[in-house]
Amino acid sequence: MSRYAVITDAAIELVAELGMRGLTHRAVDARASLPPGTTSAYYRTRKALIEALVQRIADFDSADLERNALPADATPALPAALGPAELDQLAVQVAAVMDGWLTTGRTRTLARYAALLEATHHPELRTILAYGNASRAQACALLAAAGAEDPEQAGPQFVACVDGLLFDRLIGAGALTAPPPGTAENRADLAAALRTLLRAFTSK
Amino acid sequence: MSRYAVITDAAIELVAELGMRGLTHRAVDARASLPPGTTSAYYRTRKALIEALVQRIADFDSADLERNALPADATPALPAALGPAELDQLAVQVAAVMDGWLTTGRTRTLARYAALLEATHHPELRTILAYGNASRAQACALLAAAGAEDPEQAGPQFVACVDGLLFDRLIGAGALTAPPPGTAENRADLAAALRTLLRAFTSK
DNA sequence: AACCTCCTTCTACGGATGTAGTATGGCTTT
DNA sequence: AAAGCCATACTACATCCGTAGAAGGAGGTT
Repeated sequence: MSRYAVITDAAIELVAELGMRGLTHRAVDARASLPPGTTSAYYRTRKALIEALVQRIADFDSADLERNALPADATPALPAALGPAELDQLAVQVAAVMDGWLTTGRTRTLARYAALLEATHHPELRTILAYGNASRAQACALLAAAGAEDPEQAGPQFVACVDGLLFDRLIGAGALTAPPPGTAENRADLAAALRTLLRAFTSK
Repeated sequence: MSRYAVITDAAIELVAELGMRGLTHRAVDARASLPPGTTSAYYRTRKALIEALVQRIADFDSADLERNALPADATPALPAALGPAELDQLAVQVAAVMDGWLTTGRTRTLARYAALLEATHHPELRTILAYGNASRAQACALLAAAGAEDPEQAGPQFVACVDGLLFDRLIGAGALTAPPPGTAENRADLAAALRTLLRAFTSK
Protein backbone atom coordinates (compact mmCIF):
# COMPACT_ATOMS: atom_id res chain seq x y z
CA MET A 1 0.00 0.00 0.00
CA SER A 2 1.21 3.43 -0.88
CA ARG A 3 3.01 5.13 1.89
CA TYR A 4 0.66 8.07 1.52
CA ALA A 5 -2.28 5.75 2.11
CA VAL A 6 -0.66 4.21 5.17
CA ILE A 7 -0.15 7.66 6.64
CA THR A 8 -3.62 9.01 5.94
CA ASP A 9 -5.25 5.83 7.19
CA ALA A 10 -3.36 6.06 10.45
CA ALA A 11 -4.34 9.72 10.63
CA ILE A 12 -8.01 8.78 10.29
CA GLU A 13 -7.72 6.31 13.13
CA LEU A 14 -6.04 8.88 15.32
CA VAL A 15 -8.67 11.52 14.69
CA ALA A 16 -11.40 9.01 15.44
CA GLU A 17 -9.80 7.93 18.69
CA LEU A 18 -8.35 11.14 20.05
CA GLY A 19 -10.00 13.91 18.06
CA MET A 20 -8.31 16.49 15.89
CA ARG A 21 -6.06 17.34 18.78
CA GLY A 22 -4.50 13.93 18.64
CA LEU A 23 -3.48 14.39 15.03
CA THR A 24 0.25 14.97 15.14
CA HIS A 25 3.05 14.13 12.78
CA ARG A 26 4.78 12.13 15.47
CA ALA A 27 1.59 10.41 16.59
CA VAL A 28 0.90 9.25 13.04
CA ASP A 29 4.39 7.81 12.79
CA ALA A 30 3.88 5.89 16.00
CA ARG A 31 0.42 4.67 15.10
CA ALA A 32 1.56 3.43 11.69
CA SER A 33 4.84 2.01 13.05
CA LEU A 34 6.78 4.22 10.70
CA PRO A 35 10.21 5.61 11.50
CA PRO A 36 10.00 8.96 13.30
CA GLY A 37 9.81 11.89 10.95
CA THR A 38 8.19 10.00 8.11
CA THR A 39 4.85 11.75 8.24
CA SER A 40 6.59 15.07 8.55
CA ALA A 41 8.56 14.28 5.40
CA TYR A 42 5.52 13.27 3.38
CA TYR A 43 3.29 16.08 4.59
CA ARG A 44 5.53 18.97 5.50
CA THR A 45 2.81 21.00 7.17
CA ARG A 46 -0.07 20.04 9.37
CA LYS A 47 -2.50 21.64 6.97
CA ALA A 48 -1.26 19.38 4.18
CA LEU A 49 -1.76 16.37 6.42
CA ILE A 50 -5.31 17.36 7.26
CA GLU A 51 -6.16 18.01 3.65
CA ALA A 52 -4.86 14.59 2.66
CA LEU A 53 -6.82 13.05 5.50
CA VAL A 54 -10.01 14.71 4.36
CA GLN A 55 -9.38 13.79 0.77
CA ARG A 56 -8.95 10.16 1.75
CA ILE A 57 -12.25 10.14 3.62
CA ALA A 58 -13.93 11.69 0.62
CA ASP A 59 -12.42 9.05 -1.65
CA PHE A 60 -13.60 6.22 0.57
CA ASP A 61 -17.04 7.73 0.76
CA SER A 62 -17.53 8.25 -2.93
CA ALA A 63 -16.28 4.73 -3.56
CA ASP A 64 -18.89 3.51 -1.10
CA LEU A 65 -21.55 5.59 -2.72
CA GLU A 66 -20.87 3.94 -6.08
CA ARG A 67 -20.57 0.45 -4.70
CA ASN A 68 -23.62 0.59 -2.49
CA ALA A 69 -25.67 1.53 -5.48
CA LEU A 70 -28.63 2.88 -3.64
CA PRO A 71 -31.34 2.48 -6.27
CA ALA A 72 -30.29 5.80 -7.78
CA ASP A 73 -28.75 4.15 -10.78
CA ALA A 74 -32.04 2.36 -10.88
CA THR A 75 -33.60 5.74 -11.43
CA PRO A 76 -33.34 5.59 -15.20
CA ALA A 77 -34.54 1.98 -15.09
CA LEU A 78 -37.46 2.36 -12.70
CA PRO A 79 -39.00 5.77 -13.37
CA ALA A 80 -41.97 5.93 -11.02
CA ALA A 81 -42.04 2.35 -9.88
CA LEU A 82 -41.29 3.23 -6.25
CA GLY A 83 -44.40 2.51 -4.29
CA PRO A 84 -44.78 2.13 -0.50
CA ALA A 85 -43.57 -1.48 -0.59
CA GLU A 86 -40.34 -0.58 -2.39
CA LEU A 87 -39.87 2.31 0.03
CA ASP A 88 -40.13 -0.01 3.00
CA GLN A 89 -37.63 -2.35 1.48
CA LEU A 90 -35.33 0.57 0.80
CA ALA A 91 -35.61 1.66 4.43
CA VAL A 92 -34.36 -1.72 5.54
CA GLN A 93 -31.43 -1.60 3.15
CA VAL A 94 -30.39 1.89 4.17
CA ALA A 95 -30.70 0.93 7.82
CA ALA A 96 -28.24 -1.89 7.23
CA VAL A 97 -25.80 0.46 5.56
CA MET A 98 -26.10 2.94 8.41
CA ASP A 99 -25.52 0.26 10.98
CA GLY A 100 -22.34 -0.51 9.09
CA TRP A 101 -21.26 3.12 9.44
CA LEU A 102 -21.67 2.71 13.18
CA THR A 103 -19.79 -0.53 13.60
CA THR A 104 -17.32 -1.53 10.90
CA GLY A 105 -17.01 2.00 9.62
CA ARG A 106 -17.25 3.75 12.94
CA THR A 107 -13.69 5.03 12.73
CA ARG A 108 -14.25 6.70 9.43
CA THR A 109 -17.64 8.08 10.43
CA LEU A 110 -16.16 9.63 13.54
CA ALA A 111 -13.31 11.12 11.55
CA ARG A 112 -15.73 12.49 8.98
CA TYR A 113 -17.73 14.40 11.56
CA ALA A 114 -14.52 15.76 13.04
CA ALA A 115 -13.50 16.86 9.58
CA LEU A 116 -16.85 18.49 8.92
CA LEU A 117 -16.51 20.48 12.10
CA GLU A 118 -12.96 21.38 11.16
CA ALA A 119 -14.15 22.62 7.78
CA THR A 120 -16.05 25.30 9.63
CA HIS A 121 -12.90 27.21 10.49
CA HIS A 122 -10.90 25.90 7.56
CA PRO A 123 -12.78 26.70 4.38
CA GLU A 124 -10.47 24.93 1.93
CA LEU A 125 -11.56 21.62 3.41
CA ARG A 126 -14.87 21.88 1.61
CA THR A 127 -13.66 19.02 -0.52
CA ILE A 128 -15.61 16.70 1.72
CA LEU A 129 -18.78 18.48 0.80
CA ALA A 130 -18.47 16.94 -2.63
CA TYR A 131 -19.44 13.66 -1.05
CA GLY A 132 -22.33 15.35 0.68
CA ASN A 133 -23.53 16.85 -2.55
CA ALA A 134 -23.37 13.51 -4.28
CA SER A 135 -25.53 11.86 -1.68
CA ARG A 136 -27.91 14.79 -1.75
CA ALA A 137 -28.23 14.49 -5.50
CA GLN A 138 -28.88 10.80 -5.11
CA ALA A 139 -31.58 11.52 -2.56
CA CYS A 140 -33.18 14.03 -4.89
CA ALA A 141 -33.27 11.48 -7.68
CA LEU A 142 -34.71 8.89 -5.37
CA LEU A 143 -37.43 11.11 -4.01
CA ALA A 144 -38.25 12.31 -7.49
CA ALA A 145 -38.60 8.73 -8.64
CA ALA A 146 -40.91 8.09 -5.73
CA GLY A 147 -43.08 10.98 -6.77
CA ALA A 148 -42.16 13.66 -4.26
CA GLU A 149 -43.64 17.06 -4.92
CA ASP A 150 -40.45 19.12 -4.57
CA PRO A 151 -37.47 16.74 -4.68
CA GLU A 152 -34.93 19.57 -4.85
CA GLN A 153 -36.06 20.78 -1.47
CA ALA A 154 -36.87 17.44 0.10
CA GLY A 155 -33.64 15.70 -0.93
CA PRO A 156 -31.25 17.76 1.18
CA GLN A 157 -33.72 17.81 4.06
CA PHE A 158 -33.97 14.05 3.95
CA VAL A 159 -30.20 13.63 3.91
CA ALA A 160 -29.84 16.03 6.82
CA CYS A 161 -32.33 14.02 8.86
CA VAL A 162 -30.59 10.77 8.06
CA ASP A 163 -27.28 12.29 9.08
CA GLY A 164 -28.90 13.38 12.30
CA LEU A 165 -30.07 9.86 13.02
CA LEU A 166 -26.57 8.63 12.31
CA PHE A 167 -24.82 11.22 14.48
CA ASP A 168 -27.20 10.58 17.33
CA ARG A 169 -26.27 6.92 17.43
CA LEU A 170 -22.63 7.58 16.70
CA ILE A 171 -22.06 9.60 19.83
CA GLY A 172 -24.45 7.50 21.84
CA ALA A 173 -26.67 10.44 22.65
CA GLY A 174 -29.70 8.26 22.83
CA ALA A 175 -27.80 5.72 24.88
CA LEU A 176 -30.67 5.59 27.32
CA THR A 177 -33.28 5.00 24.69
CA ALA A 178 -31.67 3.71 21.50
CA PRO A 179 -30.42 0.17 21.10
CA PRO A 180 -26.65 -0.27 20.68
CA PRO A 181 -25.25 -0.34 17.14
CA GLY A 182 -24.65 -3.67 15.54
CA THR A 183 -27.79 -5.26 16.92
CA ALA A 184 -30.88 -6.27 15.05
CA GLU A 185 -32.88 -3.94 17.27
CA ASN A 186 -30.81 -1.01 16.13
CA ARG A 187 -31.37 -1.86 12.50
CA ALA A 188 -35.09 -2.27 13.11
CA ASP A 189 -35.33 1.03 14.92
CA LEU A 190 -33.41 2.78 12.17
CA ALA A 191 -35.52 1.14 9.52
CA ALA A 192 -38.67 2.34 11.26
CA ALA A 193 -37.37 5.90 11.40
CA LEU A 194 -36.28 5.75 7.77
CA ARG A 195 -39.64 4.38 6.71
CA THR A 196 -41.33 7.30 8.42
CA LEU A 197 -38.97 9.75 6.75
CA LEU A 198 -39.25 8.23 3.31
CA ARG A 199 -43.01 8.24 3.43
CA ALA A 200 -43.09 11.78 4.76
CA PHE A 201 -40.74 13.19 2.17
CA THR A 202 -42.46 11.42 -0.68
CA SER A 203 -45.92 12.30 0.57
CA LYS A 204 -47.00 8.66 0.72
CA MET B 1 -19.54 38.40 36.24
CA SER B 2 -17.84 35.56 38.01
CA ARG B 3 -14.32 34.99 36.91
CA TYR B 4 -15.17 31.39 36.24
CA ALA B 5 -17.92 32.50 33.88
CA VAL B 6 -15.59 34.87 32.06
CA ILE B 7 -13.13 32.08 31.50
CA THR B 8 -15.61 29.46 30.35
CA ASP B 9 -17.33 31.92 28.04
CA ALA B 10 -14.05 32.81 26.42
CA ALA B 11 -13.32 29.10 26.14
CA ILE B 12 -16.60 28.55 24.31
CA GLU B 13 -15.74 31.27 21.83
CA LEU B 14 -12.33 29.79 21.22
CA VAL B 15 -13.66 26.32 20.61
CA ALA B 16 -16.24 27.69 18.20
CA GLU B 17 -13.67 29.68 16.26
CA LEU B 18 -10.64 27.42 16.29
CA GLY B 19 -11.92 24.02 17.35
CA MET B 20 -10.88 22.02 20.38
CA ARG B 21 -7.29 22.41 19.30
CA GLY B 22 -7.48 26.14 19.90
CA LEU B 23 -8.51 25.64 23.50
CA THR B 24 -5.44 26.52 25.50
CA HIS B 25 -4.96 28.05 28.91
CA ARG B 26 -2.96 30.88 27.43
CA ALA B 27 -5.36 31.41 24.53
CA VAL B 28 -8.25 31.78 26.96
CA ASP B 29 -6.31 34.36 28.94
CA ALA B 30 -5.65 36.35 25.80
CA ARG B 31 -9.19 36.07 24.48
CA ALA B 32 -10.69 37.21 27.79
CA SER B 33 -8.03 39.90 28.31
CA LEU B 34 -7.00 38.32 31.57
CA PRO B 35 -3.47 38.40 32.93
CA PRO B 36 -1.40 35.45 31.71
CA GLY B 37 -1.74 32.43 33.90
CA THR B 38 -5.22 33.21 35.14
CA THR B 39 -6.98 30.35 33.38
CA SER B 40 -4.27 27.99 34.46
CA ALA B 41 -4.81 29.08 38.06
CA TYR B 42 -8.57 28.59 37.94
CA TYR B 43 -8.51 25.33 36.03
CA ARG B 44 -5.25 23.62 36.83
CA THR B 45 -5.61 20.95 34.18
CA ARG B 46 -6.92 21.05 30.68
CA LYS B 47 -9.45 18.39 31.50
CA ALA B 48 -10.91 20.57 34.25
CA LEU B 49 -11.19 23.44 31.79
CA ILE B 50 -13.01 21.30 29.26
CA GLU B 51 -15.39 19.95 31.87
CA ALA B 52 -16.24 23.47 33.01
CA LEU B 53 -16.73 24.50 29.40
CA VAL B 54 -19.11 21.65 28.78
CA GLN B 55 -20.96 22.30 32.01
CA ARG B 56 -21.45 25.92 31.01
CA ILE B 57 -22.91 24.94 27.66
CA ALA B 58 -25.24 22.52 29.40
CA ASP B 59 -26.32 25.27 31.81
CA PHE B 60 -27.04 27.70 29.00
CA ASP B 61 -28.95 25.05 27.13
CA SER B 62 -31.15 23.95 29.96
CA ALA B 63 -31.87 27.61 30.77
CA ASP B 64 -32.93 28.06 27.15
CA LEU B 65 -35.05 24.96 27.29
CA GLU B 66 -37.00 26.34 30.24
CA ARG B 67 -37.29 29.84 28.84
CA ASN B 68 -38.29 28.86 25.35
CA ALA B 69 -41.13 26.89 26.77
CA LEU B 70 -41.81 24.81 23.76
CA PRO B 71 -45.48 24.02 24.35
CA ALA B 72 -44.40 21.15 26.56
CA ASP B 73 -45.48 22.92 29.70
CA ALA B 74 -48.67 23.32 27.75
CA THR B 75 -48.85 19.59 27.76
CA PRO B 76 -50.79 19.38 31.02
CA ALA B 77 -52.98 22.25 29.85
CA LEU B 78 -53.71 21.02 26.32
CA PRO B 79 -53.95 17.22 26.51
CA ALA B 80 -54.80 16.22 22.98
CA ALA B 81 -55.58 19.60 21.51
CA LEU B 82 -52.67 19.45 19.08
CA GLY B 83 -54.17 19.18 15.66
CA PRO B 84 -52.54 19.80 12.28
CA ALA B 85 -53.00 23.57 12.62
CA GLU B 86 -51.23 23.74 15.97
CA LEU B 87 -48.49 21.52 14.58
CA ASP B 88 -47.91 23.91 11.71
CA GLN B 89 -47.74 26.82 14.07
CA LEU B 90 -45.30 24.91 16.23
CA ALA B 91 -43.12 24.20 13.20
CA VAL B 92 -42.83 27.92 12.57
CA GLN B 93 -41.89 28.61 16.18
CA VAL B 94 -39.26 25.90 16.31
CA ALA B 95 -37.85 27.08 12.99
CA ALA B 96 -37.38 30.53 14.50
CA VAL B 97 -35.59 29.08 17.51
CA MET B 98 -33.34 27.00 15.28
CA ASP B 99 -32.50 29.99 13.15
CA GLY B 100 -31.43 31.65 16.37
CA TRP B 101 -29.09 28.74 17.09
CA LEU B 102 -27.50 29.40 13.71
CA THR B 103 -27.06 33.15 14.04
CA THR B 104 -27.08 34.66 17.51
CA GLY B 105 -26.24 31.37 19.15
CA ARG B 106 -23.94 30.06 16.45
CA THR B 107 -20.92 30.20 18.72
CA ARG B 108 -22.53 28.06 21.34
CA THR B 109 -24.00 25.64 18.82
CA LEU B 110 -20.61 25.13 17.24
CA ALA B 111 -19.00 24.59 20.63
CA ARG B 112 -21.71 22.11 21.58
CA TYR B 113 -21.09 19.92 18.58
CA ALA B 114 -17.37 20.04 19.25
CA ALA B 115 -18.09 18.99 22.82
CA LEU B 116 -20.36 16.18 21.70
CA LEU B 117 -17.62 14.83 19.49
CA GLU B 118 -15.14 15.21 22.31
CA ALA B 119 -17.43 13.25 24.61
CA THR B 120 -16.85 10.27 22.34
CA HIS B 121 -13.29 9.77 23.56
CA HIS B 122 -13.85 11.40 26.95
CA PRO B 123 -16.72 9.59 28.64
CA GLU B 124 -16.97 11.79 31.73
CA LEU B 125 -18.22 14.61 29.53
CA ARG B 126 -21.58 12.91 29.25
CA THR B 127 -22.91 15.74 31.37
CA ILE B 128 -24.04 17.42 28.19
CA LEU B 129 -26.23 14.51 27.40
CA ALA B 130 -28.46 15.63 30.24
CA TYR B 131 -29.54 18.50 28.02
CA GLY B 132 -30.13 16.09 25.21
CA ASN B 133 -32.26 13.86 27.37
CA ALA B 134 -34.34 16.81 28.52
CA SER B 135 -35.14 17.85 24.98
CA ARG B 136 -35.87 14.25 24.07
CA ALA B 137 -38.29 13.98 26.95
CA GLN B 138 -39.93 17.18 25.86
CA ALA B 139 -40.28 15.82 22.35
CA CYS B 140 -41.82 12.63 23.71
CA ALA B 141 -44.37 14.63 25.66
CA LEU B 142 -45.14 16.77 22.66
CA LEU B 143 -45.61 13.87 20.30
CA ALA B 144 -47.70 12.06 22.88
CA ALA B 145 -49.92 15.11 23.22
CA ALA B 146 -50.27 15.17 19.46
CA GLY B 147 -51.40 11.59 19.49
CA ALA B 148 -48.35 9.76 18.22
CA GLU B 149 -48.55 5.99 18.32
CA ASP B 150 -45.22 5.30 20.03
CA PRO B 151 -43.92 8.58 21.49
CA GLU B 152 -41.08 6.90 23.35
CA GLN B 153 -39.62 5.75 20.06
CA ALA B 154 -40.61 8.71 17.93
CA GLY B 155 -39.39 11.40 20.37
CA PRO B 156 -35.68 10.61 20.16
CA GLN B 157 -35.94 9.98 16.44
CA PHE B 158 -37.57 13.34 15.94
CA VAL B 159 -34.91 15.11 17.99
CA ALA B 160 -32.17 13.37 16.06
CA CYS B 161 -33.67 14.55 12.78
CA VAL B 162 -34.00 18.10 14.03
CA ASP B 163 -30.38 18.03 15.15
CA GLY B 164 -29.44 16.79 11.73
CA LEU B 165 -31.22 19.68 10.09
CA LEU B 166 -29.44 22.04 12.45
CA PHE B 167 -25.99 20.56 11.91
CA ASP B 168 -26.45 20.59 8.17
CA ARG B 169 -27.05 24.31 8.17
CA LEU B 170 -24.47 24.98 10.84
CA ILE B 171 -21.59 23.70 8.79
CA GLY B 172 -23.08 24.98 5.58
CA ALA B 173 -23.18 21.53 4.04
CA GLY B 174 -26.16 22.43 1.93
CA ALA B 175 -24.56 25.72 0.98
CA LEU B 176 -25.43 25.07 -2.63
CA THR B 177 -29.06 24.36 -1.96
CA ALA B 178 -30.06 25.73 1.44
CA PRO B 179 -30.66 29.43 2.06
CA PRO B 180 -28.22 31.18 4.43
CA PRO B 181 -29.14 31.35 8.11
CA GLY B 182 -30.82 34.46 9.40
CA THR B 183 -32.99 34.91 6.35
CA ALA B 184 -36.71 34.50 6.08
CA GLU B 185 -36.12 31.86 3.41
CA ASN B 186 -34.12 29.80 5.82
CA ARG B 187 -36.83 29.95 8.43
CA ALA B 188 -39.43 29.04 5.85
CA ASP B 189 -37.39 26.12 4.60
CA LEU B 190 -36.82 24.89 8.13
CA ALA B 191 -40.47 25.30 8.97
CA ALA B 192 -41.42 23.24 5.96
CA ALA B 193 -39.06 20.46 6.97
CA LEU B 194 -40.29 20.57 10.55
CA ARG B 195 -43.89 20.48 9.44
CA THR B 196 -43.13 17.37 7.42
CA LEU B 197 -41.38 15.78 10.38
CA LEU B 198 -44.06 16.68 12.90
CA ARG B 199 -46.79 15.29 10.73
CA ALA B 200 -44.80 12.16 10.00
CA PHE B 201 -43.95 11.43 13.60
CA THR B 202 -47.48 12.09 14.82
CA SER B 203 -49.05 10.14 11.96
CA LYS B 204 -51.13 13.14 10.84
C1' DA C 1 32.23 2.55 -13.17
C1' DA C 2 30.86 7.10 -12.01
C1' DC C 3 26.88 9.92 -11.44
C1' DC C 4 22.62 11.48 -10.55
C1' DT C 5 17.98 11.25 -8.67
C1' DC C 6 14.52 10.05 -5.65
C1' DC C 7 12.92 7.81 -1.54
C1' DT C 8 13.80 7.35 3.08
C1' DT C 9 15.59 8.30 7.68
C1' DC C 10 17.32 11.11 11.24
C1' DT C 11 18.37 15.30 13.78
C1' DA C 12 17.85 20.24 15.13
C1' DC C 13 15.47 24.14 16.86
C1' DG C 14 12.25 27.83 17.86
C1' DG C 15 8.06 28.12 19.88
C1' DA C 16 3.83 26.60 22.22
C1' DT C 17 1.64 23.87 25.89
C1' DG C 18 0.36 21.68 30.34
C1' DT C 19 1.14 22.11 34.96
C1' DA C 20 2.94 23.38 39.36
C1' DG C 21 5.00 26.52 42.44
C1' DT C 22 5.82 31.20 44.34
C1' DA C 23 4.82 36.00 45.34
C1' DT C 24 1.51 39.87 46.09
C1' DG C 25 -2.22 42.52 47.72
C1' DG C 26 -6.51 43.28 49.87
C1' DC C 27 -10.09 41.82 53.19
C1' DT C 28 -11.65 39.57 57.21
C1' DT C 29 -11.25 38.20 61.82
C1' DT C 30 -9.72 38.71 66.37
C1' DA D 1 -3.61 46.97 64.70
C1' DA D 2 -1.74 42.22 63.81
C1' DA D 3 -2.45 37.98 61.83
C1' DG D 4 -4.24 34.95 58.73
C1' DC D 5 -6.61 33.76 54.46
C1' DC D 6 -7.81 33.75 49.85
C1' DA D 7 -8.24 35.43 45.19
C1' DT D 8 -5.08 36.93 42.02
C1' DA D 9 -0.84 37.57 39.38
C1' DC D 10 3.47 36.00 37.79
C1' DT D 11 7.23 32.71 36.81
C1' DA D 12 9.55 28.25 35.88
C1' DC D 13 10.20 23.98 33.63
C1' DA D 14 9.73 19.70 31.29
C1' DT D 15 7.50 18.14 27.37
C1' DC D 16 5.55 18.20 22.93
C1' DC D 17 4.77 20.14 18.31
C1' DG D 18 5.55 22.00 13.63
C1' DT D 19 8.81 22.54 10.34
C1' DA D 20 13.13 22.53 7.95
C1' DG D 21 17.28 20.65 6.58
C1' DA D 22 20.99 17.30 6.18
C1' DA D 23 22.61 12.44 5.83
C1' DG D 24 22.24 7.97 3.87
C1' DG D 25 21.21 4.56 0.32
C1' DA D 26 19.05 1.97 -3.52
C1' DG D 27 18.36 1.91 -8.32
C1' DG D 28 18.66 3.35 -12.80
C1' DT D 29 21.33 6.13 -16.66
C1' DT D 30 25.11 7.29 -19.44
